[in-house]
Amino acid sequence: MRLAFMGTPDFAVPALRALYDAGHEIVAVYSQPPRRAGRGKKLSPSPVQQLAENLELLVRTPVSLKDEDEQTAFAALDLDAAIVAAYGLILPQAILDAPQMGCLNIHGSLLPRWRGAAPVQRAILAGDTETGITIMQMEAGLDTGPMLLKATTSIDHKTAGELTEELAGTGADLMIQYLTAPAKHPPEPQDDALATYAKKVDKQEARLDFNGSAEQVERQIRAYNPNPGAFFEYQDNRYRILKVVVSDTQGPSSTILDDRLLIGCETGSIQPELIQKAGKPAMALKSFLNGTKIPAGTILQ
RNA sequence: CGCGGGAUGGAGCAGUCCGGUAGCUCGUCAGGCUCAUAACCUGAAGGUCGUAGGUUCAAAUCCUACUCCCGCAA
Repeated sequence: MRLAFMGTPDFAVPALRALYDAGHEIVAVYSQPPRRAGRGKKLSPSPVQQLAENLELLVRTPVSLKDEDEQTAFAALDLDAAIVAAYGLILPQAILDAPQMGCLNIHGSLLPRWRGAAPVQRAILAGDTETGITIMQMEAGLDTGPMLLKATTSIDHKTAGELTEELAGTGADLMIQYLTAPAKHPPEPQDDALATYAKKVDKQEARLDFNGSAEQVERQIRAYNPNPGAFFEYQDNRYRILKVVVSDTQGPSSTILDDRLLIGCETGSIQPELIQKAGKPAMALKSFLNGTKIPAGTILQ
């Protein structure tokens, strides 16, 4: 099919690659413009743009699609469909209507649950046992369009990073599957009554709050791994906890309970397994303890 | 030129300000103890101190340039 691809972060990369490998004609790739990012604030293109350039595809990085010239240019592509995955721009009606089959979205949740920007993180935080991918027909509302195809996966103890990577692959597969035989997957409207909204992750949320159950804290750590990274502060240093195991040991909350960094929660406690001090690479607890001592009895902010 | 931290035996760190014998917590290996062990005791091996220059009688330490890693910020 004659397609445009619209996506920005790593989540969208497998889909673009799959479409390309499946032999679809990708006449344009839309991605968010390069941003100043990382140390030194260097201008760096998005992961999707990088892949698109490697594949020598036409890349467009408009700041907005509300511009009429952009819409005209998009319509001129004469598309069968536009495939959208975590693009990050609102698609005006004129864009949605331009391709013959409209715009198809790969969304990282089982709609109508977790519409919005951070479905994977919200599903983990909420303690959902499973999540998945929904392929949907886009309409003006945010992730409200009719569903075409779904796949479910268990969350287990996966981190947001791991789950996102897995779902990205699943999403790519599902989209290929759909495009192979669209007629086999009739649209099914979402039940708005069941909808929940997955609001964007705020960096401040990632500050660890030990005034909850150990399970809640553990979810927080998984949801914010790898970004932005759940952390606590101790003596002006920031410590990011990337992985923990939950323990039944009970003790005062926000307090270090032993010399192995066991941290008391309101109920239960957590034992870090992978931890990172600001300026240092992430390391296993054992290595961390060889170099950094945080004595038992310390109360964490 | 956005701000900042860092590079020292296999791992994690101290030592650098104030130049003068390479140190700590582990790991590894050997031996001992033990019914036994990731425990304990004794001993040993293992280091171009990121790279390249410079200063000096003498540089991990001071000066200059460079490489790589990371936190913040975006």
